Amino acid sequence: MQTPLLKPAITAADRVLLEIQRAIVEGDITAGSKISEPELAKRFDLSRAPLREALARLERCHLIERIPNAGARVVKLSTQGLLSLYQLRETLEGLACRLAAEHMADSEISELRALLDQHLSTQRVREGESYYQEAGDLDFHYRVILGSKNEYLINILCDELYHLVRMYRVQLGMNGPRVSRAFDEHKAILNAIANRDGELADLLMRRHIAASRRNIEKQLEQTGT
Amino acid sequence: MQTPLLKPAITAADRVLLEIQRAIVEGDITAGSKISEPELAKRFDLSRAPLREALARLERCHLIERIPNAGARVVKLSTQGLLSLYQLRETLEGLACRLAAEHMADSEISELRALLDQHLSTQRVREGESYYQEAGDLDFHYRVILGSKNEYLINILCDELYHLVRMYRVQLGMNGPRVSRAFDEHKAILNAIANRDGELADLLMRRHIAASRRNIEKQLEQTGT
DNA sequence: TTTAGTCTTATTGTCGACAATATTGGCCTT
DNA sequence: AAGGCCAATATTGTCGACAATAAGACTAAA
Repeated sequence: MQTPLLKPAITAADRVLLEIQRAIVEGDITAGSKISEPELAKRFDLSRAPLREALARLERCHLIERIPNAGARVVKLSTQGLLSLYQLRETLEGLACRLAAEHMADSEISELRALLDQHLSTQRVREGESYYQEAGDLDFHYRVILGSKNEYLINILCDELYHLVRMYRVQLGMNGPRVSRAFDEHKAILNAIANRDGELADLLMRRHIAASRRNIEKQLEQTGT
Repeated sequence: MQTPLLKPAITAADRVLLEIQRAIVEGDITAGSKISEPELAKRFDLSRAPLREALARLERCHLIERIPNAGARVVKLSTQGLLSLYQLRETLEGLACRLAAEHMADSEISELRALLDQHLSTQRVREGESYYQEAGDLDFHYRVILGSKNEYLINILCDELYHLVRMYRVQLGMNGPRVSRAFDEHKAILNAIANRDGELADLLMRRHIAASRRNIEKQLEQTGT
């Protein structure tokens, strides 16, 4: 059974939302640039009404910033923003792990274990191809978050912060060599969840994200400044 | 200096948002009821365009739930929802306290202390009047959250979860006798922040919110079931 | 030359109407 | 009589145009 949680973009506003989201995350629309409603409407060939709906949701996930009567700008990436974002992720995904250890069904856990093994093998085949690793990493986190069974937590992490995290990763070029270590950490987290040890799962996830943050920061000070 | 962080509702969509928010929180629009766009548009005497903008933001703060092409319903209160919400608040406001202990300026701390003393005195005068206590309580939490200086955290707690918390409190009739104890707990939290003891502040805030949650649960099982 | 003010221009916010989709009621079939 | 199918209705999604506001250019005065 495929997870039916991602609605397949029924309305036009949904479709254009996905397109713009991708464009912003991948830097196709430059960070910090001003957004022109008429221009985007023409570019995606629809009216301003659904476009504005999409912009409202983009603001919700912190990809753009709007000022009333003034317009919208694509968010600018900053060290401060990255720090704030990962601070929050540490706490929230830690909580997600603790709750997942309580609420995940045994079947979900074994599915997740299968997924990890699968990722490991495909990763061995495609060494260096960071895209798959990235997708796999996000998938793991995604499932744990869903396993928390807390609707608000799921909404915040999967709908609101998810794309911004991806934006930082993509635009800072995170193809780092942290791949194999991340796998081990995922495995350890999963074991804690399987043992219903929420406290340990929480701790391990916080460490895992902190390590990821330090990794990005290192990348940042090499590239930038 | 008054905090200029709440924009004074420039646009029509902003105004109607505030009105509908209040109406939902205070039960003027029944929980679980269906929302009719034409009806609300007529009721507030504006077009559907700004109304839909308002509805989008209401969905963002979990006061309504929308289904594409089907419509929107006011959220229903449930024990499960309350639990999820307070679970999240415990963690998030705990984090806010820890960060506030790091980032709040001394001036902000003394202002907050003054505010607490003021609340205490006015509360002694107006014993039983729960409204002021409620406002004061929210104000304290609000300031601590702002003190965290984490934009994402602030956004989540103040913009997205705040009104839902109020909705639970109002509609479950929270005028409880937890008043004086809450004051003491606030004081203790503030002291920890002033001592720059983030860990303690975190712990105390989590306990504070857990106590508040148990209080509401007790209220709930008296009223409901 | 700088600065203040005004006017032009462009963008956002709002409106009413149309198109597409879901819901409701009635009708027919079994 | 019950259940399913279809039409009628109502509601949502989308469109193009207008109004209100902000940004930018140009002029004029210090």
